[in-house]
Amino acid sequence: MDATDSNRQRHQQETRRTSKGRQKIEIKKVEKESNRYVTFSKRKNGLFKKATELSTLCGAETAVIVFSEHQKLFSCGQPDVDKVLDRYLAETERVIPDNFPPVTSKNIESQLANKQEYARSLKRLEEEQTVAKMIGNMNDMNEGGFWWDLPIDSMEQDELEAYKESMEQLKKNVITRLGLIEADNAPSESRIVNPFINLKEIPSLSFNSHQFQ
Amino acid sequence: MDATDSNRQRHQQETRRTSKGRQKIEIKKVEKESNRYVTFSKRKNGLFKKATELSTLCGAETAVIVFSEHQKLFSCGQPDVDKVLDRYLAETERVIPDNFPPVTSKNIESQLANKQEYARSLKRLEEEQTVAKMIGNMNDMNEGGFWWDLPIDSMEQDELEAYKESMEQLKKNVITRLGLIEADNAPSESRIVNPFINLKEIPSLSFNSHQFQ
DNA sequence: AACTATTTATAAGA
DNA sequence: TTCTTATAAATAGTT
Repeated sequence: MDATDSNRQRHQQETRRTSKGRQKIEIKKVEKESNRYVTFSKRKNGLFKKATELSTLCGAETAVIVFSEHQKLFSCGQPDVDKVLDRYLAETERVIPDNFPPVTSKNIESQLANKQEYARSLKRLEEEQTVAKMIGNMNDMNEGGFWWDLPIDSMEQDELEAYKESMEQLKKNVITRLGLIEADNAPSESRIVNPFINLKEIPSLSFNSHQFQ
Repeated sequence: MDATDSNRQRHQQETRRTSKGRQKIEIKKVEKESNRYVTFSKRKNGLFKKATELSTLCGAETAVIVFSEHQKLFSCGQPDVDKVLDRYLAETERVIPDNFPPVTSKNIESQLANKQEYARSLKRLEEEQTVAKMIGNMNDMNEGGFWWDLPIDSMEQDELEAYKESMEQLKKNVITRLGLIEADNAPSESRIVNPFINLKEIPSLSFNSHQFQ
């Protein structure tokens, strides 16, 4: 460090006034695009560093999410963005009311309206087995592709949208459900929807056997 | 400012060396509780300020969420925490980004490394069929409960944690796979793990037929 | 990416 | 919490 410092000082003497140094700036949009990009990058890193330090120094949990002006996503979290987000959401929007009745039934049959529906669902099982096939196959794919590559590859844009919708619904459901159980709290109206119903409306997600050939 | 400055200078001359000034600190948990609280408050404010400045200077959208060590929630967002969060969730759950390069292969076999793996995966299919059965049944359940009620109701707390872990892993996998975001605090190596393998390790999620009676 | 000169943030003390 | 002060840390402008 001493060597570095004296090197710096010598350099400073040899080439003086080499920089105007940091200048005060107004906190308003940086007009020059190239400067704005550099500022964004520097300050984003600074922000993430600060957040991490806050966590370390004070035992806090933090999540920082940044969208650049071109909508590129950056994030940083301790211990994990999604964990903190889940906590935030649980705290902010409790979907299940406090007095939500627990489901007591322990098996499917008892939850089915009647035996007829049960029979129909068993028939449907044959169609759904291709889903299981897909899952089973994907478990063996460690290179060259993953299970989610397949169904999605053949999807068009609006199919993707529907799929995305289903995935979002699935996650919301799980979070909601987990929040309910962990906190024993339940909110007004449960917007819980079975995402698989949506999935089935998407042709490319039907996993008909012709897709295996 | 001038008046303030000269006041400061006069004060400095009157009472010299009144402060040690800012001292360098290690970035590790502040041991003394009172100091930790002060540090938390100061740095939290600093963090929020930095985030706001980043938004203003660079036209970025930001959300910062902080839980204190006592779980008190603080947040700061531009234009609004929830708006940014919605975008984050939509983005990270959008399994496939708009410009994702389409994969041409249209069937599983072509993506499997070889026929042997394919055969092995077919064997595994038998285990997975119970999952399909579950799905098939659940599609017929519109009242009295939903498919996720069953596995989760019978889960103990640590099973729930494992399940949640699997869901989070699933999400991470997809995000990582797509290279959608730059995860700064990605714990060194973010390996892609098949979440279904984890699910299978959870007894309550095995969907064994005895659960059907 | 580096390099300073400066501004800004903040640790310590009151 | 809030203020002050000395100093550490971040960063604007330049190369």
